[in-house]
Amino acid sequence: MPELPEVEVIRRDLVPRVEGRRISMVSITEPRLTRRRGTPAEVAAALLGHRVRALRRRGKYLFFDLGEESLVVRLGMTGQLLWGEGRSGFLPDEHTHAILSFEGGGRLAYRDIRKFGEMFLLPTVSAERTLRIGIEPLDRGFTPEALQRACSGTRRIKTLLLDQSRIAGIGNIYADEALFRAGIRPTRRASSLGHQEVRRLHTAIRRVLQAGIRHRGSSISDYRDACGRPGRFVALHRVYQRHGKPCLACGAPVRRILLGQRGTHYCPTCQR
DNA sequence: AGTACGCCCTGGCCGC
DNA sequence: TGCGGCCAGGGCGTAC
Repeated sequence: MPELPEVEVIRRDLVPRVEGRRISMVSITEPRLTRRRGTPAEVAAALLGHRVRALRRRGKYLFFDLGEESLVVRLGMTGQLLWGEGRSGFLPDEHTHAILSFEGGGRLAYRDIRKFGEMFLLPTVSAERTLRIGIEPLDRGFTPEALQRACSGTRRIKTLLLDQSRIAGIGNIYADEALFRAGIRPTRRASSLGHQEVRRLHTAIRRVLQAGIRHRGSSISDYRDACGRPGRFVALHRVYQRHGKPCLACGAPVRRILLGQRGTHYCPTCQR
C-alpha cells in the first residue's frame, strides 16, 4: 500500500527518467482508471506529444506537470508505476492498465491489481486545491503547532492521521508506526492530547516517514518501486502486522483492533 | 460541519 | 485437491 514514503521513492526513481521527456505514445485500457475525470481516450489524447516539465508529489498523489495541465496519479492500494527500457523492465500483463512511451526510448506502465488507483488530468494551478490535500508532513510548515491545530474535534487520533485533507500522505502503516513511536494509543481522542504528546507525535511522524523513504518503503503486499524492487522498511515495523508478537520495547504482545474499519496495531503497555 | 459507514476490487488464505 | 467465503483498506458518496 503506497503511502507518502513509497510514493516519494517512486517519484525519485522516475524524476531522472521522465523529466524533460516528451510523451510519444499512450495506451489506456482500463476505463476505471480515468473515472474521476474524462475517458481513457480523452486523457490519452491530452497527454500525447506533451513534455513532462516536472514530477511532483503531494501526499500520496503524483503530478506529472505538462504545462497547463498535470497528469494526476494516485496508486490506491495496489497501484504500481513501472519503468522499462528496451528489453529490460516490466512485462505487461492483464493488470497493466496504461502505458506511456517516451520519445527517445523508455516506457512507463501503470499496473494495479485491485483498480483502486486513478489517473486523470487537472489544471496545474488548481490541482492541489481541487484535491483538498492537507499539510505536507515533511515540509517546514508542519510544526508541532500545526499538528496541535489539526488535533481538534472528537475523532480518534489515528482517524485524524488518516484524514488526507488534514495531514497528507499518512496511511494505515505509518499511522500505527508513528503512534507507537510517540507512545500514544490510537483510540485516544485527538483533542485529549497534551502539548508534550503532540510534540512527540510530531517528531514520530517525521522520523517514521523519513525512515520509510530511507529504506525505500514498506512492501506489505504489492508495493514495488519504479524498477520493480520491494522496499525494506517492513523489517523495521514495530507494531504494524506484528499482532500477537512481543513488543520490541517491553515484550507485551502487540494488540490488533478495528478502528474505523481499519486494522490497528499497538502495544497496550507502551502506548497510553 | 464533523463524524461514521458501506462500497469499489482482486488475490490469498482458511475451513470443509 | 477443489471451492466458497472472508479479509485486506484508500478515498469517495451518503447518512446522520
